[in-house]
Amino acid sequence: MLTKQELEDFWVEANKIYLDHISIDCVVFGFHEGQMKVLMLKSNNEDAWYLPGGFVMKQEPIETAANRILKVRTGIDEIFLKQFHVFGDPDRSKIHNEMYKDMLPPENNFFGRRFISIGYYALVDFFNVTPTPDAFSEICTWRDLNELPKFQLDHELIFRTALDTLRLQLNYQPIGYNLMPRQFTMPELQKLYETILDKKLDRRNFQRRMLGFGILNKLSQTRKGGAHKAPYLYSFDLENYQAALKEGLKSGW
Amino acid sequence: MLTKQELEDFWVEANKIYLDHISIDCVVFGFHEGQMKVLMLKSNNEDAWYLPGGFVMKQEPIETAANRILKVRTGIDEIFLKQFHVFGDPDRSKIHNEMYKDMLPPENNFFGRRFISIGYYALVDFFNVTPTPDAFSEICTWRDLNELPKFQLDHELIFRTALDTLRLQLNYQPIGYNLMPRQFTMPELQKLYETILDKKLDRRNFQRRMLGFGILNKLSQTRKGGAHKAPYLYSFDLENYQAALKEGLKSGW
DNA sequence: CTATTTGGTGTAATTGGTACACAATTGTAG
DNA sequence: CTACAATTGTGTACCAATTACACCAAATAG
Repeated sequence: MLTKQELEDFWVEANKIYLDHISIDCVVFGFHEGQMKVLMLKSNNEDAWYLPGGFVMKQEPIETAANRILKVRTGIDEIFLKQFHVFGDPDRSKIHNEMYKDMLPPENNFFGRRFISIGYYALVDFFNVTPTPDAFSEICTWRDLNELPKFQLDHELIFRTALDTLRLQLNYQPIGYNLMPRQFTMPELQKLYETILDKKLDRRNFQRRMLGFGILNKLSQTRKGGAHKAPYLYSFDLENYQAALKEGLKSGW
Repeated sequence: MLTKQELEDFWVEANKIYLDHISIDCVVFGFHEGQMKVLMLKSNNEDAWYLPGGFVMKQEPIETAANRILKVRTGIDEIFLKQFHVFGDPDRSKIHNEMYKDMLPPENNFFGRRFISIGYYALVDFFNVTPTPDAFSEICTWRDLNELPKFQLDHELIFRTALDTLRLQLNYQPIGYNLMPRQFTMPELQKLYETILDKKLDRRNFQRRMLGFGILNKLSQTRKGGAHKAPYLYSFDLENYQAALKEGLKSGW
């Protein structure tokens, strides 16, 4: 929660440059040590966690806004971003509104208003991200999907919807280029799918299917390091990957 | 194009009740005589066609807004509506903005501003709809997908995106309850699919697949009227249909 | 050098999808 | 009332995709 002075300062700036009552919230997925992670922020002086978000500048395309917001939170550019839903319940930010209600007169209170939020989900390479808190947060960090904290506002719904969308997209979009390091093994890629889907997959069938998509290059090197046979390394065939992103993986009807 | 007086009147009202720079555009699909139709409006005194749309009231959920907008344009309530994309390019309504630019001072000009538009697509029963023009249009009518007029603004993009989304959804959602009359024959349902997909399907395989979904009731009556064997009538099993809407038709991974 | 662990690979069975043809019913034209 | 034209109802054989499943190979730890 901001002090009155902080709020006033923020508001003066915000009202000048941002569109009213429109926000963007991002669900940033990363993958590390076999765990699916989501980037979250913890409010100052409160045990309330929320998703990275921000506002749209008056003459800024919304895609650009989403990219800009994430650039500041993660340090990375050119993030894989996908719009997935708009959250437009007038009460969705009620708690927030109440909190700030009396701090400024209503017509001046950027936060006293309803916000319609455009949800984006992002897939990023865990190691490239430098989580950076914003003005309202003391912590910005990765949280494991298995041990999520309490969410502020409707951010749990936003997160859930993003995850459901991601799972659905897995059926007709290649995934992984943005979540895996440049080189990876088949078991590592399988672990990614298993983690997203929260479900075990068959090793052999997974491999066959993946190779069938034609978006992988098998490298001649292997990754040593465990007390077992060294798995081959793969990289994505970017050209085919992009094509598959456009065309989709299955034809359907 | 509105006169200055009309614009001023509209603005006074609009500014009081609607959220700024947020709009809703709807792609309403109907099906009639084996043709896919989309509901469109023609601007007063211009050969410019656009999609039914409107604005969000200050304390109104966006779903409700979309329903309200369509209720006025079609006369029907409880429409099957699905949010599919947000169009947020700052230049998307440029032509519109220019047109109205000099008619009112910028801070008062509801239409001089950028609009971020939330796209919904709707599936409706053609016969229940009473197309009704709005204040800016002289005609509101069904247009055939095969002979679409020139679109205003970015409404062609909105329409295209809706159609692509619908085609994709066909793969994992049942469809037809909102587009077909209460009772229909299998060939009629097939025609719907063929029209949406713009593609011929095999009669026997289509039937097997549809019946396999378990969302149809075969009725004992047949529909006579052609110089040929009378096809059986079917109706949707609403309970299973709703379940399929929720669960999806195919499991994927 | 042996045990343990995990990766690599192929095949058979099942399921699902596609292609395809003939008999039945209705209406119409003679 | 009969023959014909149009379209529906239905089943089967083939191919493709998915699933289930087991043995051998390589790396490390001891």
